Amino acid sequence: MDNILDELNDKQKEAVEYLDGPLLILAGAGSGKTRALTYKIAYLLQKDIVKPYQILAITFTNKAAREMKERILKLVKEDANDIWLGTFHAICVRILKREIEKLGYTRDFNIFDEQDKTKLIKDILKRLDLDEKQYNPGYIAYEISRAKDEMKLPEKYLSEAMGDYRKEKIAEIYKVYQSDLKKNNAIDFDDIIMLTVQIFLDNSEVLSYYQNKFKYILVDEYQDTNKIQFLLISLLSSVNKNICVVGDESQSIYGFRGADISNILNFEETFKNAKVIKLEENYRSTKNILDAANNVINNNKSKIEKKLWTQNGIGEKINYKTLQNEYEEAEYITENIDDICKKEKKTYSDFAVLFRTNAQSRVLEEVFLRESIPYRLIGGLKFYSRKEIKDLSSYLKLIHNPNDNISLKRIINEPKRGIGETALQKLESIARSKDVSIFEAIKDTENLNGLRSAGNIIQFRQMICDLIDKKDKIKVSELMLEILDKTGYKNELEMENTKESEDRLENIMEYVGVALEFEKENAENSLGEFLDAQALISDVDNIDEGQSAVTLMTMHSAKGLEFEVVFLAGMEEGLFPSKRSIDEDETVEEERRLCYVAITRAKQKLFITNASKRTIYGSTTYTIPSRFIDEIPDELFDEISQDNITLRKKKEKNFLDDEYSQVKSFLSNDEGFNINSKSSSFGISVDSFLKNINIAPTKITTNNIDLYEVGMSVKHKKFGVGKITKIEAEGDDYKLDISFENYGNKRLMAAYTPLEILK
DNA sequence: AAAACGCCGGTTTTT
DNA sequence: CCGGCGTTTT
Repeated sequence: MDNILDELNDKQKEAVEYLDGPLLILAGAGSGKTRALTYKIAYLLQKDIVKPYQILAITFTNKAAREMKERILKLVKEDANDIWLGTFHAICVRILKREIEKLGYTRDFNIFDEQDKTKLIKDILKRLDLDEKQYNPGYIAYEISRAKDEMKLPEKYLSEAMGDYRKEKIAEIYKVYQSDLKKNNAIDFDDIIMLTVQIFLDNSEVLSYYQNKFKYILVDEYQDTNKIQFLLISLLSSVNKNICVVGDESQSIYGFRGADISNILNFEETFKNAKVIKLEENYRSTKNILDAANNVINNNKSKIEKKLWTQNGIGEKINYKTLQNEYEEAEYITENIDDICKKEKKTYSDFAVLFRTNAQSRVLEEVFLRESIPYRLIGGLKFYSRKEIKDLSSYLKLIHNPNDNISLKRIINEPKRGIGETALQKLESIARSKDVSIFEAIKDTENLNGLRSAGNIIQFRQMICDLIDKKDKIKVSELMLEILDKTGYKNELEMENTKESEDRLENIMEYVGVALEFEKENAENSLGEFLDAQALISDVDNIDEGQSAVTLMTMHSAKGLEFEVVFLAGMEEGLFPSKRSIDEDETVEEERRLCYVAITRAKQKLFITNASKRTIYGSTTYTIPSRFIDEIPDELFDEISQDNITLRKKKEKNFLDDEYSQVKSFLSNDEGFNINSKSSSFGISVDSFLKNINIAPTKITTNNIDLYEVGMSVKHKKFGVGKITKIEAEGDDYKLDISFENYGNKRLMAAYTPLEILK
C-alpha cells in the first residue's frame, strides 16, 4: 500500500497525482479509467490530503460504487464507508433526507416509479378534462422529465411555451403534477436531483455547507451526465475547485434521456485552468477488436481526437454470420458458445450476448433454454412491475407515507374488500376540497357519512393504522408477511390455487427474500431505507458474478463491463441503428457510439450476427445488414466470414438503378412482403430503405433463391399455395412467375418473397 | 362488483 | 404480438 502508484502507467499516475483544480481525464474504452479514479481516491486518503467524508465520488451504477468501495478498502485501510460514494441519485437522496423539509416535504417522502408517475399524469388529464390521445401520458412524462433535466420548473417551462398552445397545456399539467406530487409527499426520479439543486439555489447556507464539506469531487462516466447533474457538480465544486471527471465522449449513449455530450466537450472552457489528461492505452481488447472499434467510431464527425492503442496481441479475427432468421441466429450463438467451451478453457460467464432491444431477448432465452445453456438475463425483467409485487410495495409505500394517494388507490380494494369506485371517488373529492390526502380524509369518520362502504373503509383504516404502528418495531420482511396475512392477500391467492396464483405467491416470496437480503446487508434497516434502495436499484446492480452463466443484455446495460467473448446479435438496419435514429445524423452518431461501446466490451473474441428475416411483434421483415458492419474493414473478419462479405459485396455491385425502382414498386405494391408496414414494428419504410441503399448499397441476402425451379409447388404467406411457372434472372435475383390457386398469377422477386417450398 | 370481451396503440435504450 | 383499458355482460 506504500506504493500504490507503482501499479499505474505514467498517464494514470499523472492523473492520480494531479490535485490542483479541475481535471478532465479523457479515457478510451478499457484504458483503466475507473482504476485511475479508484487509485486517486486511495491516494487522497493515503497521503491524508482529505478525510473520507470530504470526498464525493459519483459513479454510474450502484454496482460500480460498491466495487469501487471494495477496491479502495483493499488499497487503504481508511474507512471507505465514510466516502460519499454512489450514483447521482443515491447521493441526492441522501442529501434530500437531510434537507427536503426546506421545500415543504417531509423526510418520509416516497419515490414514484414510472408507473406511479403515469397514473398520476392520467389522473390529472382526467381532472383537467384533457384527451389522453391528444396529450399522450408517455409523451407528457417525457417532456416533464426533460424539463427537469434542465432545471426548468413549471413557471419556466410555461414562459418558454408562450404562444404554443400545446406546450402551454403541458406546462399546466406539469404545474399540477408537481403540486400533486408534493401533496402526496412524493417525488419522481428526476426530482431527486432537481429538488436537491433547488435547495442549494434557495438556501445559500446549505449550499455552502456542502461546498465546504466536499474537498474533492470525482465523477465517473462524465460523458453521460445531463445539464442538471452538471449544474449540481458545478455548484458543489465552485469553492474548492477540485473537480475530477472521467469520461469518453465516444461512449456517450444516453442522449435520449437528456445526457448532454457538451458537458464533456466543453469541460475545458467551463472549468477555468482545467488540466486534461488522456488515457489512450487499452488493456482490455486484442488489436483486431480495437481496430474494429476505432474504424467504426471514426465515421462520427463529432469527437475529440484521441487514438486508442494496445500492446495486446493481434488476437483472433472477428466472426460475422448472416442467418436466416432470429432462431437460427440464436442457435448459431449457442453452438459457438458450446464449441468454444469445449475447445478452450472457458466458462459460461466468459460470454455475453448483447442486443439493441430487450425484445430480442425472448428468442435467445428460448434457444438457450432448449440447448441447456445457463444464462442470466439482465434488465427487461419486469419483476418489479408485476402486479403482485406492485401491490405489496404499494402497501409498504402507503404505510411509510400515508399521504401517497397513488399507492392508496392501488390497494384500497385489493384484495376486494367492498370499497368500490363510487366510494373512492367521493373520498377523493372530499380530500381534494379539504386539501388533504385520501388517507387523511378517511381518518375523519364524518367524511364517511352516507357511504355504503363506510364500515369496510373503517376496517381498512384500522388495518393500515395497525401496520403503521408496527412498521418501526419489526423488520421489513416481517412487515411484508404481516401485510400479506392481515390483508388477506396471501389467503386469496392460496384459495385460488391455480398455476397463475402459485406463480404470484412465488414472486411475492421472492420479494420477501429481497427484503431479507437487504436486512442482512444493512444494519439500520428501516422501511424508508428499503423503499429508497428499491427505487434506486438498477438492473445491472443485481448481476451475480458468482454463477457460471452466459450474460444476455442490452448494449446499454453492458457499459462499463467486459467479457472474454462477445456476441453482437441483430446487427441490422432499423434494429441497430434503430429505425427511429436513422433519419438524423446526430442520433445515428449516438447509435454508432453505442456500437463502439458494444465492440469494446470484448476482450478476446467478437462475433457479429444478423438475421436476413426477423419477426418482431408479430410482423416479419426482411432486413439489411447494419451499416456498422460495413464500417469494419474486411480484413478484420475471419475466413469463414469472408463468404458472407463477398456475397454482400457482389450484391451491392449488381444492385443497379432499375432494381431500386423495382424494389420500390414491389414494396409499394403491397404484394408479397411487408417491409414497410406503415405504422408498426421495426421494419424499414420505403424511403429510408431506398435512402439506405443509396448511402451504403447493401445486400439483400435472403432466401435460397437458387433453390427454385419451374414447376415447383410453393406456399406464400398471404397468397397460399401456387406453382412456379417461369423463372427469369434479374441481376442477382430472380423474377418468379407463380400461379396461385386462389390469387391467380403474380410476379414476385425471389429475394423478397417468403416462400415455403412444398416440392 | 367482477369477469369477459374486444379494441387500440405502442413496441430503443434507463439512472 | 402484447398489454392496457374501456365497454359490456353476468
